[in-house]
Amino acid sequence: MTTEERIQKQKEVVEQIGRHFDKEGFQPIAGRILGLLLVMDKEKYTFDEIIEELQISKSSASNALRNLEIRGDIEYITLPGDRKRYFRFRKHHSGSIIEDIEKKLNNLRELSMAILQLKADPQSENAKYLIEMQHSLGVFLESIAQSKLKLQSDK
Amino acid sequence: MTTEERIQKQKEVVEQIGRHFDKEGFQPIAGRILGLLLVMDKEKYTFDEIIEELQISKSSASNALRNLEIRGDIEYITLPGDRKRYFRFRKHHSGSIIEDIEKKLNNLRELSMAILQLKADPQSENAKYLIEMQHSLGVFLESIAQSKLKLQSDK
DNA sequence: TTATTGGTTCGGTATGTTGTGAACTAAATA
DNA sequence: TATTTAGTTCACAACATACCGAACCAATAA
Repeated sequence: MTTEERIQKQKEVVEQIGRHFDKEGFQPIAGRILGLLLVMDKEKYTFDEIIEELQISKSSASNALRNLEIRGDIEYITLPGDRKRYFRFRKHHSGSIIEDIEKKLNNLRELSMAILQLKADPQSENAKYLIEMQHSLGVFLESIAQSKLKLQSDK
Repeated sequence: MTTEERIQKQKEVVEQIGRHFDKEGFQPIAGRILGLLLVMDKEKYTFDEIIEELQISKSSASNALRNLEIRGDIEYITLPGDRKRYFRFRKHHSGSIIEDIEKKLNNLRELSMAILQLKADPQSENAKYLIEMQHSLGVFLESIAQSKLKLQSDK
């Protein structure tokens, strides 16, 4: 694979990553920026380089970058004697994907417990379903806890 | 807790469930319908009851119900000699939450492998991050597999 | 002091989403 | 055959979002 080809493919993956993050609730441009910072060989981009590479306006870039920074997905550094900011992908510690899932499932479990407690008939179809679901969630959350321990000890 | 109070609380939980499903990408009304069918003691609702309960238009109800049915989240039954459809929550087998997560993580892993393969420098910061993430995902997917086995045998 | 650089903020447009009411349809009933 | 029931479809209004260009600002350079 030539360098050209590789770069071409990288740009396609930037687009894919963009779509991935769209689905996670990011705005399209924010997804593309994240993709750019993560995928390309150059891992630090200036504001102007981002605009140039993605062909977007300054205002769009400004807004998306601010949002991404607030969310903690990117960060920037500055170099002495250089007013430009260099943006880069911010490594959330790698367990955070798992922790997000954990949080969501705990949430779901609590919701389902709230529903169950308000059921007049604890033998109703939905009540039985909720009980089963809570069991599954319990098993799953348990295994998440174990994964976390294992990852901790791997370090 | 009186029945009145209980019903009041159930309605609040319907709203909560609605918001939960909103976040999962459902349209607001669809989330409320799902909440209604799942939370209230009456676990089968007709079209008109849904409209009445949620104070929504026929067209909104019609659309949301069609979408929910296509997605497999609800189903309806009909009774002989009764033209009305009775909608109810459809129990997806309780592992499906887990399977959805599994699918998403596999997706993420593939994406990150694609990125890594295109990196010129496999020692770059992002490359190292991706490798670490893939390790975490591997551990986690392994434990998901175990959870699934355990749930299988619990049955 | 003026000009340039590196952005931010503002106002507006284009697009997409949600929901509505009204007209419609198909089946059952009178 | 006419009417009612149970919903569907259509056209549109209201609202949200995503982005852009232009004006602006603050810091540095000339």
